[in-house]
Amino acid sequence: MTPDSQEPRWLTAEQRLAWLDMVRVLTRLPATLGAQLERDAGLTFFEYHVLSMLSEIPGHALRLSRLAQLTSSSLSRLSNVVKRLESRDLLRREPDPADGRASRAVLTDAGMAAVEQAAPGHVTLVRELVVDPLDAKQLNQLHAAHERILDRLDPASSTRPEWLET
Amino acid sequence: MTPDSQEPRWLTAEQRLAWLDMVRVLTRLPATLGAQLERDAGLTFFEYHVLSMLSEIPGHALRLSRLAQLTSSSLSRLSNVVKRLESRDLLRREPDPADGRASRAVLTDAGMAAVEQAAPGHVTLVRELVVDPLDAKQLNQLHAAHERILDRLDPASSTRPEWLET
DNA sequence: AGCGAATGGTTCAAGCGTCAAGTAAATTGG
DNA sequence: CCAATTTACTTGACGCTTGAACCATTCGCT
Repeated sequence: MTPDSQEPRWLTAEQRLAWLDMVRVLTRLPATLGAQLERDAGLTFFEYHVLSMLSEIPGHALRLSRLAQLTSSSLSRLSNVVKRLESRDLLRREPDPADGRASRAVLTDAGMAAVEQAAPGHVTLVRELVVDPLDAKQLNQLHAAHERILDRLDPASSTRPEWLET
Repeated sequence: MTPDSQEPRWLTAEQRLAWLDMVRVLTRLPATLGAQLERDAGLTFFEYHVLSMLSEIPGHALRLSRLAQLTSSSLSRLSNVVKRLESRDLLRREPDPADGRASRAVLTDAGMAAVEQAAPGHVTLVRELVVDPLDAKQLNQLHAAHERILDRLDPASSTRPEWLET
């Protein structure tokens, strides 16, 4: 029998350096943003992401399954987090009238207030770490690269909020 | 009293789209790579990263504190992982002769074998998701952007392996 | 020398994420 | 129109990460 997978194409030195730096960004950036949010607002990066999605959607309400797609999380993870956020009164769950199986997460006023309180510090840090060190062209290039990568990671683009137009 | 922080500069629509796509990459890419490694090699992304660092260093040995820097992890996290890897005989700990407080993690033959067994699948996936969808120029641009970001995240560049030359 | 501070590492409890299994409601197909 | 499947979500057990407290060793200062 012939081997069904050849020796893989290893990375060139240049590609390897690029990849290692990407790994460093991948691990340090979420940690840094998370630490700031935790410190200043008592929210996980993921919790903030959830609340922030709701705050930007018209109606401030979303089905859990859709919210899970938008935040790239498993339904199980989201279910746990929503439970915690509900116990803190930052959102509430209500049954979806259109489908008996589904629930909708609805942002409460307190939840909206939490996002509004957390957002400035968060945005400032995102600017400081990512947006401001790059000029407009570089940011576009970064965005283009991410779009390519997402084409592979998520071919159906199902995690893309449709309410955002270019 | 005057407010000590103005309303922050919010992101423009374009910047916001770029940032949201970056967040999607930040969350999905490590998850996808981790799932593949777990499935095919029984290793966490982080465990693989640790073993892989050791496998590339001359001597296959590193002090834990340095290894923690290189892998962007807390010493506590690393200590736990090293303990687990040691119990699997993928590496061993030995006291650092030069400093009574320090330990060195040393890759075992089994650890080396584990990296060599896991690497092909991992590299193939990294290529598929990141390297191959970008042309050489785009990858360079991505790398440049990451370097800028790392300048902010890690000004001292202490997480950069010195044994890698450009 | 010698004392205080800093460094290197470990441990434990608490919290969070994941996976597998479970329930309930809707859809499909015969 | 009923059974099988699929979809939406929840739960529980287990594993990993974090943060604080802890010990031991070494460094910095005088």
